[in-house]
Amino acid sequence: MAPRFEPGTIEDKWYTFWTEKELFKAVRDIRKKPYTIMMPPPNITGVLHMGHALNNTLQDIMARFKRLQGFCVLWQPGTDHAGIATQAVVEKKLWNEQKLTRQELGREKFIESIWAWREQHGNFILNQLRRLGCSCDWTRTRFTLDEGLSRAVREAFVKLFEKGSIYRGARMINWDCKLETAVSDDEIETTEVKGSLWYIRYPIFDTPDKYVTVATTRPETMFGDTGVAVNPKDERYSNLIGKTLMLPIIGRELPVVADETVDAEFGTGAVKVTPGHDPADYERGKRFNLPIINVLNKNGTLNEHAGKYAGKDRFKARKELVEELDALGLLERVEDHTSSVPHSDRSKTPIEPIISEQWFVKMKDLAGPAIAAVKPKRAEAKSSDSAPPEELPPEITFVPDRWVNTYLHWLENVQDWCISRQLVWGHRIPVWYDDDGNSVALLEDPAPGAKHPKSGKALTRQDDDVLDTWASSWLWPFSTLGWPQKTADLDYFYPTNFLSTDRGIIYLWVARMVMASYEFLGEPPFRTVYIHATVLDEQGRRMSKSLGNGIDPIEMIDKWGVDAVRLTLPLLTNEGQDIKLAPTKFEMGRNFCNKLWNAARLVLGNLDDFDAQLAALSPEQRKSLADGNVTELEDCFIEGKLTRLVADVTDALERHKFNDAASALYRFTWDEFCDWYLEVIKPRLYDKRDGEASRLRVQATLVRVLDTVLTLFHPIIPFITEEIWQNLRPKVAALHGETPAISLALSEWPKASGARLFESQVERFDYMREVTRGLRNIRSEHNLERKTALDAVLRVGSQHQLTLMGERERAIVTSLVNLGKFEIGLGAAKPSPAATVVLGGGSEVYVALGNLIDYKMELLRLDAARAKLVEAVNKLKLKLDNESYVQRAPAAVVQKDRERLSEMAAELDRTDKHLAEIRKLAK
RNA sequence: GGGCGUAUAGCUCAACGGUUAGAGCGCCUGCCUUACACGCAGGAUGUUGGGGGUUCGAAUCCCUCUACGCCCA
Repeated sequence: MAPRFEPGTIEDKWYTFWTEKELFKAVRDIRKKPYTIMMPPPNITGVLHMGHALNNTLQDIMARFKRLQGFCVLWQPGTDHAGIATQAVVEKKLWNEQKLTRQELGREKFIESIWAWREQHGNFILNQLRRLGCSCDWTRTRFTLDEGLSRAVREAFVKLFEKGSIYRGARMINWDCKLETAVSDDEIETTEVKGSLWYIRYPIFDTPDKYVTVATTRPETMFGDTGVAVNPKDERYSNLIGKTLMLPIIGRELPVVADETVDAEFGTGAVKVTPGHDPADYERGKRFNLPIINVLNKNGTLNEHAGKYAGKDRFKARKELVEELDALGLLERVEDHTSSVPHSDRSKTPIEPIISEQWFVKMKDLAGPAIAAVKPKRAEAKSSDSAPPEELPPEITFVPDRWVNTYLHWLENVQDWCISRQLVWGHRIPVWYDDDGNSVALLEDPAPGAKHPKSGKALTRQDDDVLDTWASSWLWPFSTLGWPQKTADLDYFYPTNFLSTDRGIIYLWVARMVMASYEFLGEPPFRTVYIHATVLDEQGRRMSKSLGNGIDPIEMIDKWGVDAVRLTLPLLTNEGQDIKLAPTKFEMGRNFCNKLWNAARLVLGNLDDFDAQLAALSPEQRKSLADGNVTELEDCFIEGKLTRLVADVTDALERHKFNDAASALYRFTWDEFCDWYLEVIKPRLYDKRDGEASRLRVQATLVRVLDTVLTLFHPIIPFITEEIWQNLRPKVAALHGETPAISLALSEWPKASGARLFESQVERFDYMREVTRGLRNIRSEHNLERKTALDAVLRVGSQHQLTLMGERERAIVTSLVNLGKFEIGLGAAKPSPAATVVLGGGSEVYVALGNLIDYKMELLRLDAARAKLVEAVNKLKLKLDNESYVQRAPAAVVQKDRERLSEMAAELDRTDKHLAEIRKLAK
């Protein structure tokens, strides 16, 4: 094994091994419990970013953990066709390469070219996920435009259509003037734009020399004005309510209406009402019965309602219109103004709210079960007793639970869902019309000459539009398992267990999946919704293309190794808190991997004779070793700590506390195993200090502990653990006398046995560590070279401590600190002159220094220790002097504090004594 | 405007009403001790954002102020 862990040399090897051996394949097995995770399907135009890396690392941790626990794990991968994003990419390519628009190419040809593009680029991000080590069942990879998934979309549409839950109507939607389609809220980014606020005079109809001034950020929409609104409490305008104004240039009559939602502080307090082009005005228009006038063409030019501005682009028209108004004396003033303008994510152009005929899904009814799903359930009241009904946990739980609020807020105020898009890349709406415009939704394309079931007239054309991409992804958890067919997969793997996703799509995706699942299957799509952290840059800003502050996960994997990346991410964040990330942070993970690697090198480098030694044992003796029946102090200590670790990591992962799991493993491996256990056993291992049999017991313990740690760590850092484990595998086989699994990924998750906590040995070991640290402190502070053996004295504070410090402990301390003479006793005498460390429980350690003693240093050390003690003692005294504390606090707490006080007061006394002595000697 | 979140060591974060508030990075001292210098040993570092309250006891619970972030309108 190389002295440094070289991640690049093993990653491909093991990923290929795992997939060739089909370890991630989810094969239904009725003897096993299923565990299912649906990967949020990334966009086929997407490139892996840190959010994906984190999200998929967490999913992989759960998948691998559950697989090790013996579950039949399905981690379902796939991609989303991302209608508008993909179409925009290919349209742009078409223009750049052939100077063709999609209209010029024609619908069929254009769709073909998108498919061609997707064949080439559509799996890019999935391959990046392989690089990350994701243990998905790739044989099941699905795409939202697959035949099966398209079938599901069609089934869902027709079902809702026939139920009357889908309707066509004119409503306000977001319009992208460049791509000429409706877009959903999530495809919009609101950005602050520096613009102007124009103050325009609207003459009063019967007294044209007087006027009302309105302020607007979009003057060109005035052609669609059908009223002016003021706040009813605004006294400046109370005499105008009910009067009529005249729209400049056009001459349209505009009633002045009183509406409470008008902000009297904004502009002049009088606002133009444009129901056709502003969501708030749309509502106002409805309240006051104002006409709706659409002034825009689909491409963002003004239409015939704009008079001579018809045909001009809206921004050009705005400029000319303002000039004209100015010339007419109707422009009162212009102010600089910053406003939030919605922009299309894809075309980067300003979104125009317009009234448009679209298909909508009624959401109210669908929302009901989705709301109930996250609320505690009432248990069925038992008929006999009158106890209040027990509350059962909700069917779906959010982690962290506060995200329920976001989910509920949206569902409780849900608006109908605009599902039609004027695109060609997507699921074509399965609606056909007859010549009278009667529509019908069909599961199968109509045969030529087919008639409308009600009108009896021939169906002559299909709706041109396609469905919003979410209309397929909301079915993802069950469409991937074969729905609408009743498949065995659906029966076995559904509902799924764990969904991990970004907070940004809680309602766009998560809530809709829940609605769809209850609507079409009558059960929840998943049990746990985990909302992962958002990855920010070092300064706490979102990573974005425009800022250029993104950190490329693949680059990080190349630089630090995939395990380092996978370990660092969970180490960096606690549940629900965002991660501030910088490329150098991965150093922590990289260093740890190297540490683990080298610990394994030490172990594996000292097992050459292991098999032979084992072979000489009786089966009973071998089994005893394999079961970890240890007796030596440090072996018991590490086994006891390992038992704790197994329990902690299991519990943490069950509760999706990834940070707890990762840091417990990090701590154990570095602080307990490497720093103490490995150091302590070196003489037994290298020098056979305690004989062959003892060496064999160490070897067995090393194999057991390393095997267990590798298993526990495998979900987080699968590559390095597999590499080490494969090296260890023959030794595991020899120890247990059976053939282990072919891969660590198929190993068995360890169980913690309460009988193996070794509490008394852990106590002894801890006391030994305290003594060791005290002596090391003296050595270091007095600049005593490691080479020189020191003569030390341990004066224990009690009979109990004396029993903690047996021959073995003495030997360990002697070797770790490099001691010469080491006297231990209840009343052991302090050498003079000596350096002293006062320990807890009445213990003191002394190092005889003779003329090596540095009095100044010794005074400084003791003084510093004294200062800390004084502070602590004072704090405790104050607390215990408080009568109500003594009376009201639990007796055990008070008792504990009393003991601590008396102990620390004693430590302080002794420290003072030593200080006085040193002062005397120093003279 | 409404909602949610955050403020703890120089930096990034733990500590979930009860030990002298911890860790990683950084910093200081000494070490190439044959697993690891991507390391070892030792050390320094805090009015827990301000103010008020609840409590025997608050970094932790409540109120308020300040600053920052996210979501919704």
